[in-house]
Amino acid sequence: MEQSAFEKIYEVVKQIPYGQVATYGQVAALAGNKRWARVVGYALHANPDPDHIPCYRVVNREGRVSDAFAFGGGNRQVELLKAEGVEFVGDCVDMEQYQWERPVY
DNA sequence: GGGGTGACGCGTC
DNA sequence: CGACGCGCCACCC
Repeated sequence: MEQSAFEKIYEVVKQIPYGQVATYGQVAALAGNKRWARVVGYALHANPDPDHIPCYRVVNREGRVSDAFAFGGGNRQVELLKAEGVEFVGDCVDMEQYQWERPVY
């Protein structure tokens, strides 16, 4: 039922396939409204179930991880993405190739 | 009930 | 090209 924005966001993040990344705006849009970009960041910050919420697959518009706190403390998430086969151009993800496309439901 | 903050996005200067 | 501010919505206290 009326799942909170957080719940919706978590679902979207959980839907991100392996070896792909999504942007906050993308997740927000899939969650319901692209303006939730901020809420997405907040939701990932809460990340109550990192075991099912690969927040590290969520990057900002630049394809770069959050400049503020990078989960784990550092480029930790970047390393995880690389481990999935995601290529990085410097510190930015090759969005053109790995940005998760909108799976039209 | 109200206020403050925030892991963003975009536009504009 | 680079930097700054504003706005949107939700959560927490």
